[in-house]
Amino acid sequence: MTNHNIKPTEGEMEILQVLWQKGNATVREVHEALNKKDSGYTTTLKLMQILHEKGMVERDTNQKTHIYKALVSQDKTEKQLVNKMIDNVFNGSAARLVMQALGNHTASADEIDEIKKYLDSLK
Amino acid sequence: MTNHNIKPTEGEMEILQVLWQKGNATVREVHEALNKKDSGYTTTLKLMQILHEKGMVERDTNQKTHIYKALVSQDKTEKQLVNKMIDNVFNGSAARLVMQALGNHTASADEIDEIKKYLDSLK
DNA sequence: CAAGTTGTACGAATTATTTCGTATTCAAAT
DNA sequence: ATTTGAATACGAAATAATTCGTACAACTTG
Repeated sequence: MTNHNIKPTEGEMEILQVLWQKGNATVREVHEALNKKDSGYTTTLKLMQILHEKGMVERDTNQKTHIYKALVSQDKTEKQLVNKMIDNVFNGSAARLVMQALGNHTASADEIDEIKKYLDSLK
Repeated sequence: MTNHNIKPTEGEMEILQVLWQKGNATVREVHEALNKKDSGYTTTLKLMQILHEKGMVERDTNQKTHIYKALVSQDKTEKQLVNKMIDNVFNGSAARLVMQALGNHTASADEIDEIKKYLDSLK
């Protein structure tokens, strides 16, 4: 399978999120979207260069200001991280993770309905 | 609130899992439960000492061989990690995490039923 | 009791990740 | 044309996390 060992670090994830959301973006756009007060522009730049080295993003260098775009799929990356958490934290039980996620008052009634529909569709 | 900033590292989590599962354990028991072929006994020891420094475990040092026990609650720690993932990876949507976790063939039909019951109980 | 085994302590090396400083290039504006 | 501003490149410092080496203390057993 392609895209096998994707393991973005936390900093890399933040950037990927912005790229997934925007489709493509310059370093400055990403940096401002993140508006980290605790780290500078060149830090964001460096991380994006590392993502490029690792093959997780591509960039158009035709213009002076490069334009970046995620190469790894959001879905695959999310699945990978979730699976890792299921293994590492919940001893392989997806159900335990789900319940922990929902027993949190973070899920609204609407969200719960949505999930139930989804569960029905799985059968 | 107590137990506020629990942020075990990955290595620390592995150890905590064993402690939660066993109730209490010696370093050797933990080390063997993990059976890591890539790191030695003193590594496990060191991590457990760090967990102790950080106040996440307690230990009985009456005997030569110390006996460790988790001080942080499994439930709280799991919630913390899940919430962090919901924020970092799923833009605050618990529902998105749940669906990602379930769209994986990792959940059996039984698990799905269990989750549905759980959802009903939330209403 | 001497030798070997099992344990803790803990500094230090290693590795991973993030952050920054500085050089340089390019383009726009004066 | 010169200055200024915004961009990339990239080594290296700073920080975090893991792993190990080694000293030493406490049992075990021959």
